[in-house]
Amino acid sequence: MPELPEVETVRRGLQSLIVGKIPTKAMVFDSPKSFPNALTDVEQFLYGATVKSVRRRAKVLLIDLSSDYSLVIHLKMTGQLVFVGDQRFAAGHPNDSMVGVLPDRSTRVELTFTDGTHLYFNDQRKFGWVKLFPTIEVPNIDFMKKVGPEPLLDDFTPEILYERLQRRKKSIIKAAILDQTVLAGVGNIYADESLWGARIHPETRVGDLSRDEITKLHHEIRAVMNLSIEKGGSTNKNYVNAEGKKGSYMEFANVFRREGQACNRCGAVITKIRAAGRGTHVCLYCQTSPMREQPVLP
DNA sequence: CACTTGACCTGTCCGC
DNA sequence: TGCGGACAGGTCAAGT
Repeated sequence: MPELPEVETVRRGLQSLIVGKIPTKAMVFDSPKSFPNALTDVEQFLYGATVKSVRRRAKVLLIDLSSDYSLVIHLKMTGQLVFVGDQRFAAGHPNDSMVGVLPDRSTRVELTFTDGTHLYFNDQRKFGWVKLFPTIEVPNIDFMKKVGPEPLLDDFTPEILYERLQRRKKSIIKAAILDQTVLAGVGNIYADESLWGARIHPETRVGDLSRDEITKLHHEIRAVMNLSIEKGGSTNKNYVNAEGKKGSYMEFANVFRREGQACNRCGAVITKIRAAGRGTHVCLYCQTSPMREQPVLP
């Protein structure tokens, strides 16, 4: 999915586009799984309620309504939330939208506002979902109870990352930082990018990392995510923001999807391996550890 | 508990 | 051109 920077980019877009609007109709296409609430609840708590604010926790979006209910949305791998203010502009002009006229084949939910504008939830792979919850119950959702700290908040310190990692001492570090209960928001792209930045091989056991390495990794996770938010996120394939536009972080990526290309730091060829069950990009020559001997370029 | 693997889906790309 | 398999930004349930 969209990882933390992409979800945050969508959040910022929606905050400026839909606050104050009033949903009047929700159309669910194809799979009820995409929006499983009973129609009676949707009618009672969504229709006629005003959008108060758009929040994010981890990779989850929360659209708070004046009915004291919230739309809780997870985009998973291929989800998109695209606002269309004027259908004539959806297919490329004048706002450069990358999506065509909506709804399309991947549209799962169409939300109509009283002013005639629309919010589309598109999701090619149907892993994502939209659910209506009482706002006060959101922190009690299983995922919310288990999810780790927000990495971009000031109170997320290197010491906290070190402590959170203690529960996964025998895992490889990539699996540990992908674990949303350790910390929130890291996915496959930013796991690879931050490990490259910290010069840590993704298959290093957590228990073998020094304090200094974890401190460096903490810094890189934040630096990489902040840069990505600044660039509007990563468009690897499907991701677009709330206006249907792509993000440009991939132009700045150092390893992700750069297999076969030269490492920006040492010039060796970037390799793709499988780690933590995911495609993993690594420079085998400079991602070892500052604590260990540096391999020599072939 | 900690840790790994498969399942959930559709679409695309790559090798035969 | 067609077909099978691997793979794709994330979580969860089930297995060891």
